[in-house]
Amino acid sequence: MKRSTIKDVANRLGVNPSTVSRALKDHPDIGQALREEIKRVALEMKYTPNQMAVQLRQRQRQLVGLVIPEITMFFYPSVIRGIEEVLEPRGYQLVMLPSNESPAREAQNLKFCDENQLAGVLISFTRHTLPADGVSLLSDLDMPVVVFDKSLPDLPFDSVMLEDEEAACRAARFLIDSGCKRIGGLFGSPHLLITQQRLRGFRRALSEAGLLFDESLARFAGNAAEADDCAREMMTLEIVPDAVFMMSDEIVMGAYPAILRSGIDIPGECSVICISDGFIPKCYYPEISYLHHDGAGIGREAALRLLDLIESDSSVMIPRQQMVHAELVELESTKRIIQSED
Amino acid sequence: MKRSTIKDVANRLGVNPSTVSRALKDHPDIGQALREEIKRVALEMKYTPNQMAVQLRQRQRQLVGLVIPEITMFFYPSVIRGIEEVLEPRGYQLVMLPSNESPAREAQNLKFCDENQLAGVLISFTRHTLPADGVSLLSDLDMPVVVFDKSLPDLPFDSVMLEDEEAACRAARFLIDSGCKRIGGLFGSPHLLITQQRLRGFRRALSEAGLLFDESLARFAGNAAEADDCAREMMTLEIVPDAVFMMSDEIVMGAYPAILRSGIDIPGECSVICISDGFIPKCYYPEISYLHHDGAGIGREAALRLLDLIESDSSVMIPRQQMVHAELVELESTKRIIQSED
DNA sequence: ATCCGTTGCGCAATCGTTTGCGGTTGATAA
DNA sequence: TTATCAACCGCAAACGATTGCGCAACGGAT
Repeated sequence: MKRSTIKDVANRLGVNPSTVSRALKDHPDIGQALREEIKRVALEMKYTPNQMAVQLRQRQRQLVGLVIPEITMFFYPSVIRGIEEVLEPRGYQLVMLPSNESPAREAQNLKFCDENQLAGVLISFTRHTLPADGVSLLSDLDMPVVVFDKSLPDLPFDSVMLEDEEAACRAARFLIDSGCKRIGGLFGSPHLLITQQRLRGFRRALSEAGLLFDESLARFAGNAAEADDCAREMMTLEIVPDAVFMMSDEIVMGAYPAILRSGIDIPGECSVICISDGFIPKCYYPEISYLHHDGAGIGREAALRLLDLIESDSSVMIPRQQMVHAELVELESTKRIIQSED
Repeated sequence: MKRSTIKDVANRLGVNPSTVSRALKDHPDIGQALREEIKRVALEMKYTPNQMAVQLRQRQRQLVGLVIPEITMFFYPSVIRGIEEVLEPRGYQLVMLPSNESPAREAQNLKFCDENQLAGVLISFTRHTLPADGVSLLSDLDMPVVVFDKSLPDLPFDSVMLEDEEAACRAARFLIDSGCKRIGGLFGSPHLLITQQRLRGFRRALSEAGLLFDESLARFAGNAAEADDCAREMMTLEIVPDAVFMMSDEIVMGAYPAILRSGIDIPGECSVICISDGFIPKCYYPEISYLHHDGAGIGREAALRLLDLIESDSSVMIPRQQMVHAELVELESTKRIIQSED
């Protein structure tokens, strides 16, 4: 039971394939009567155009590659939702290309996009990709690209990122403003640009407030399990911190239970704030205050920008680095100092 | 700067495109010297085959459609990891086709798979898909299909599912065996087959133990927020349950904090057990015992089966309903009764 | 009766590869 | 010297659709 092609339909009616093609597209060259007859037969024969042939002619397919370091339950699901929200109404589909944190696989994935002439690529780099490699990979690729979230320093490409430094800074400042003096920080992989920037924002807030940065209070964890260890150590120091900043959901899921388990009262003895997509902070008791790392928003913006690149003449666009704002959401894990008005 | 085609390479060397094609595939018809010369030039010109053309000739592409009701942070990320693990080494890529819980969109997605001649489809149905519709959708589709997780009753297609009823039954039995008598159950959407089966397993365990099923102790929640409400209500009953079964991660994230917040001691006053992918239960304090709903495992099995269908002559295979076993993992939220040996 | 403009459809090239088959070399065996 | 046979490579037809162009038929205007 082979699929019927445009030729089959044409033969059945004794007309030329080109006539069928035009009729199905309502081309004015085809007369009313024949046009309807053709549509009827096409439907009857369950004809649907073979997209591989269509795309070969049109030299482009409505597919967008999504190259991400890993498929985690954090962040990426929302990003994908945001992307789909934009892509679907415009008729594009998403191809998943996880790199499993391997730069080699990442290169393969980009090659796939190239060979398959995808319409464009959305990419978030692995934590091991060197800036130079990233640049050359994307330069070789002759197609629209937007980098999101996990970027590299000074990339000459379009990118959409959270205002990482600013978000971390505001988070720390919030703790400081509410009276905390000894603030711990739990960070992700130190290789990542976002880690570096969040760290920088964190330090900036401290120094602006005249607090000194205590090395023993800043820890780095590659995953939730390591975050658990870090938090546990931090909570058994001689002098425990009076506040902790956590830079991501994954860190939270490892570290927060460890803090709760230590018996320390939150927010009484220790305030907690994090940067998060917004779901996880509400799944704990006490709920955690956070700066909203809006995955869906970033996905949407990245997809919108990519469609612009695809549908305009890509050669004339100049790269734009877009920052997505992080909103502060206050929940139970932080106490606000009522500020006197004057 | 257009991509170079096989013709460009051929012209550059004054040979026929077919010769280039054969040389690059190490066809014995082409002599050593020429073969290497061609490879050298192809590399130099950065020639890579245009897959759209290749696939048009070969009439199949190495793409597998993944049709899922929604992209959530629960379950599907692990499923995707499992699928990728199997597909990637065999050269297949995954196309994401989220249906957003809409049967109409689901039908569109399957049409996409059809028109694009994907190699096969992995599908998990939306909660609103009627059994009859599901059957006709898949029957129209002339391509290998494997249904996973969110299936429909009596589908004449291959499927891979958790042994839902059995898992729920074992979970409840565990609570009963450790002395609990008044057991609450928090379930997901009542339309879903998996909800019905887990509910059935739950009830079976109770009745086998001679306990009566109390309607007021079984609640259904469509999402985490509703689960929060359900749990809160349950914990303010005149007589609170001495154990709670939660059928999924999403339910847990809504309900468990609510229970913790109520001040009830776990597992002292109330034991908790759930069915889970395994990550979430360890993110709480106390950690939650669970029956392992192995997303990656289900993804792997589904992908393996699909490849079998694709690479064998699909017409001869008879549908197979596969059940994936759920392992019990004991953590802190349940206390085990030391059983006397005799 | 001639010219012109529509209308309606077919012809054939094209997208980039693959592949069956046929044809040209040169060497070897008869 | 001639038949035989590898070894090598080119020709052209596919795959299934799209599209510029040509051309017949027909009606109306001159």
